[in-house]
Amino acid sequence: MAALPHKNGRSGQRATIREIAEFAGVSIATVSRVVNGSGYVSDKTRMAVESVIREHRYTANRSARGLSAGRTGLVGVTLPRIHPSYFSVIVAGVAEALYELDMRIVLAPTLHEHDREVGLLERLMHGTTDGGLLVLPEESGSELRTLMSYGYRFVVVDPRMRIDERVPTVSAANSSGADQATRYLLELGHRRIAAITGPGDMMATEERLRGYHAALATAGVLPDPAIVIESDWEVDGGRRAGAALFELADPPTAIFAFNDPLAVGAMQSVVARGLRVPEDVSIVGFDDTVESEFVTPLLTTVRQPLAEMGRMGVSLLMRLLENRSFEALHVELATQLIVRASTGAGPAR
Amino acid sequence: MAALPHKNGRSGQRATIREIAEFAGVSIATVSRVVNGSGYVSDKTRMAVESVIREHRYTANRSARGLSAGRTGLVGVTLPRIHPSYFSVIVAGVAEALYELDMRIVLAPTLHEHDREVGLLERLMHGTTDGGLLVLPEESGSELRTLMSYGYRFVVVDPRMRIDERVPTVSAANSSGADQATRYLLELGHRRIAAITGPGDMMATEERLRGYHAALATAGVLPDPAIVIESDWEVDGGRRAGAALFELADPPTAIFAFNDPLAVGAMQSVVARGLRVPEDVSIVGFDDTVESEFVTPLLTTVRQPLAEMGRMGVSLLMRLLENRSFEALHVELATQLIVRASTGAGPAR
DNA sequence: TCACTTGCTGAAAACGTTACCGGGTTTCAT
DNA sequence: ATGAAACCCGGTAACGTTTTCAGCAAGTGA
Repeated sequence: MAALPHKNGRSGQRATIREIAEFAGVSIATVSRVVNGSGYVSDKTRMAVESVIREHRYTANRSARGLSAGRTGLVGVTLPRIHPSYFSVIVAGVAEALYELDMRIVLAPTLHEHDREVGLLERLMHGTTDGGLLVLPEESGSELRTLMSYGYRFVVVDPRMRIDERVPTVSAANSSGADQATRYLLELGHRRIAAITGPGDMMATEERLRGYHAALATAGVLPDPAIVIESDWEVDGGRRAGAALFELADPPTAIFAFNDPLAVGAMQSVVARGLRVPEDVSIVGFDDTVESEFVTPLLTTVRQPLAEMGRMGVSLLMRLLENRSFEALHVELATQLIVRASTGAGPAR
Repeated sequence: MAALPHKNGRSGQRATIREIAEFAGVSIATVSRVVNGSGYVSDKTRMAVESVIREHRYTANRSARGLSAGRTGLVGVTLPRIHPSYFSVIVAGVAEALYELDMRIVLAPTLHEHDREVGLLERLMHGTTDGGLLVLPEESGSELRTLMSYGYRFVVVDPRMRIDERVPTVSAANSSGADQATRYLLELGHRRIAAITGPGDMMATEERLRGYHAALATAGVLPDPAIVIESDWEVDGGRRAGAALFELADPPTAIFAFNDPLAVGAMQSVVARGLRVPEDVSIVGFDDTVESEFVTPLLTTVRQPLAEMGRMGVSLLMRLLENRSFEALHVELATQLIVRASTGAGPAR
């Protein structure tokens, strides 16, 4: 009778499905059906089983379930090294949404540059996760293609580059956000509005630039390439860009920075030059990360619904995991202009 | 021969230990030994097996391993809602350290206030994780006691309250960091140094206060309770505290805020009052989160080695998981004063 | 009454791995 | 030469689930 346990039975072991079945006087199959809500179970036995489950605080062992059913209840989320504050808001949204589905996040750091090819795969797949939510610093298409070829199900949140049509994505409405911001500056009376962009090959840059141009065009303002400066998303880049702008013979009266760190950098260089924000120069950022509330004056910025993006990513992924007949979805979530103190009326005409 | 697969064999299925064994012409037991580096295997067969493993990119199925060996290779990390930027640095350190051990993070959000009692337990234990790294917004001892009583192995990183001696903890050297900061202000010639603290019942407040007092005492400066204001770690609290300090008949010439948001808030209120930083008032923060680089002037602050704390937490946890004979360890990591632009010479005597 | 369906339940195979057991084969000191 | 010890490796139970399949009881239509 006494089975040979092949590992030391530590205390604190929890109830198994077999014990629950025994206590409830049913078979383990029935318990499984109750737990998963699958198949036929009479109300009477269901209630009996549920009561035993509650009493013993039983929850299914995830490893066993993963092994048997092929689904682990775990979702892999890549953790990019950069932009940590930005990132954690997305993750919070993801965690929240998954929690309600009784699933968990497994973090897969993308640390070293070149182990990714193999690494991403091994980390995310093979009995570890059911699917992935990828928040990548920059996509390299080949890894994504490999993942796809293995049939791995994943969603890219906040894509940086343009990627395969068939990959579902969630992003912010970049161009309309940029349009909003620019339009607001125009309404304040600014006509000479500079832009500090991210790297030109990135999607966010491209789309925000489109919104910026669209707003200018609508207002009948001719864009001046001299006051559109490409940078690198970092504070320091913002400082340099800001400095460069005020070297010009005809400096701008407003700056639209394509993310918050750039805006902060620009603001610092403006202040360093002895100019005042917003009296002399108005500044608008993009993202609404925590930084925007830490800066003086408080930064007017375009809020990306980051947590929402995480939640939406989860719901796309779930659709992917359930129906395998999916149409590749690309969701864009609306942005919102948050007016704070770094913007003011343009120059009197 | 053809077994009945009880689930649809999706493409992209990966090699199993049985296939590797077959290709290598050995038993699965031997493959397991090679993979885990346990037991005796001759160099010859080891190399042969390893080559097959490489060729097929085999990695053990984590669910199966978890089920069989009782260890899942997953570590639960609680995800507090607040202080996301602060937190993600710790997690990055944890992820990095775990990655090298071929382990992964499972995020367990502590979302709802009152499901914790049951929630934490169910989320972290029961075949899901081997151990936990807890970064809690505030500890409630009862949950920790329950976890301990179940024999769950965990480490608390950056403990907020004083907790059971037997729980290993990793924290920053709060009092010596506060001592450093205060001493630095004293060296600059400041004598009237205010403190804006966190809630009085928290460990960080208590310890930083001790360092602050120690430094003052060493310099022969009598502490004045009137310029020690208790607050709540938030920017807004810093603003209020700063405002209050300059209502005083004899306002301070320097402020030591017990975290960066408080420092930022204080700085904002000082500026709002028409005073200059650091010419009129010097300000020092604590934490060195990203915010300190986003503020003008750049904030002088005490750096907590957050990523290091995460890594150290992992190494304590590993010790816990291996030898079960552990002495409860309490590690304190050194802090470092980062001098930036928000501090300057004190008033001429 | 009989065949058939529907609702419900249990037995048992399978998932992929680890660790124990035991049977060999060397190596080594005496 | 010989017994003991170390080394090597295969067979297999066990981990806790899910899912298929078969079976039974009760209801249904002819």
